Amino acid sequence: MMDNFENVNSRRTRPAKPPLGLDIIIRTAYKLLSENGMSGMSMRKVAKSLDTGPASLYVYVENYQKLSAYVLDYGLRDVKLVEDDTVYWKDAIINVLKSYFKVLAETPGLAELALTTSPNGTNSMDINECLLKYLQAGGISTRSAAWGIDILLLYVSSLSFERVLRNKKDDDLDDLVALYNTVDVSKYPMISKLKSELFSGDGGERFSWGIEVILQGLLSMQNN
Amino acid sequence: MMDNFENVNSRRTRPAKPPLGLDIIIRTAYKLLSENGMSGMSMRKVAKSLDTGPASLYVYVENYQKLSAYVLDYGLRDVKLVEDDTVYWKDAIINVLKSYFKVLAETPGLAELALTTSPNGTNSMDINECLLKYLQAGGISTRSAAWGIDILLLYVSSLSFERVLRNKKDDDLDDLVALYNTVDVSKYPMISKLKSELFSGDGGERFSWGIEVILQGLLSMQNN
DNA sequence: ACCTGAACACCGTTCAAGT
DNA sequence: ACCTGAACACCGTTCAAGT
Repeated sequence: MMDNFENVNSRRTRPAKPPLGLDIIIRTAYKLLSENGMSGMSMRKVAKSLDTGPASLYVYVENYQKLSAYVLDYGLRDVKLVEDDTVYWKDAIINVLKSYFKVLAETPGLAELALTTSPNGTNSMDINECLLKYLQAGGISTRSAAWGIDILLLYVSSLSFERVLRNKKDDDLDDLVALYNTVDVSKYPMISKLKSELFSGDGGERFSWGIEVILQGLLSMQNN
Repeated sequence: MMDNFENVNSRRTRPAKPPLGLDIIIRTAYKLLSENGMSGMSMRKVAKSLDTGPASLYVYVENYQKLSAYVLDYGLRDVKLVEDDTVYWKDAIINVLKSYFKVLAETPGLAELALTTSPNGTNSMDINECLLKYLQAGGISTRSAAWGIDILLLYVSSLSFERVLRNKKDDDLDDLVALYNTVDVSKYPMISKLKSELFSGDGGERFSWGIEVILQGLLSMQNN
């Protein structure tokens, strides 16, 4: 029954070629992304990985950008949502965002994708729904909640993107540190003074700090 | 004297070829970017535009990413800083960020560059120095100021990137709106309720709202 | 309808040879 | 040291021909 595609007395010489379809294309693209980062995922590589030509993909995916949006959403499937209604709203939000951060930071390329692509699928909708629920539970107004999830997710995405850069060889950041270290004290008094703070924060500390800033800011908008 | 490269009785048939150098490379790349967006700028196109082969650029620029960092900083040269010490600190910050937003939104590709590249140059340092100064003037702590400029610039960059997407044909956003409009009310009660808010905001309104949120949040961290 | 190799019009980067 | 054409190893997307 599983050997539909082989003749009766088959002795496989290579794995059965799976039939093409949107799902398998997304999963294959995600696998390439998570193994080799952003540059590991391309239409051609996905096609090759599925043992076909690049043109075949266009039956199921309009273009590379659309595929990226699907892959991003697929990558977000592991984000753990909080379902417990008795959890304090702030803790719930922090837990969801921590999981979001972890997923982005663990999968090479996913953070970069999150910064430049709008995810297309139900996983991102589940995350939005969950965050909206707890923001409203915290007494944050409709509009603040709607716009607030964007800031929260943006902030966390960029933190994890930075983290990913830091973990690579990262010539760019070295350049930036060098630039800031050779700075003219009289021309840039503030930067000189705060030099260490500008690149400080072990990630965890800065993560919590930023979420707190945004949530406090949202709360303060209640009366506007 | 200017005709060094021509024979004595020259009658130019095409403009004198400018000597190569980092500056002219950056300016040429920026020109291509601002005329044709992100995809209009490439090593090969810059080289062709300078009437040479792509290999020539590598004498002055290590790679494409470094060039991007230079171009981004160069693009920020038009951001108007506030020098007046009598301006209220919040107004100063809002004015600088408004100018930053305008510059990113007006130059195709620059907003996208800002989201994925750390600028390399003095223009971005001037902006940082200026924002740090006014944040401190507002009584915001050293650490909050240092980390706060990142959030502020990130927020404004992403807003202008969204704006740029919206102004293009933008299939992606249409898909997203479609997805949110066909949403199951019982599975996504919050999203259904806030649907209109999620895509609302004429830009200006949302801009001011976000800056206010972040500044209020930063202020509330003073006692931590 | 689905599948595909080949072609088209590009990329960034390096090599080898020039000056 | 600076410059460069050609080559290398790739891209996304479309065409034309197959089933």
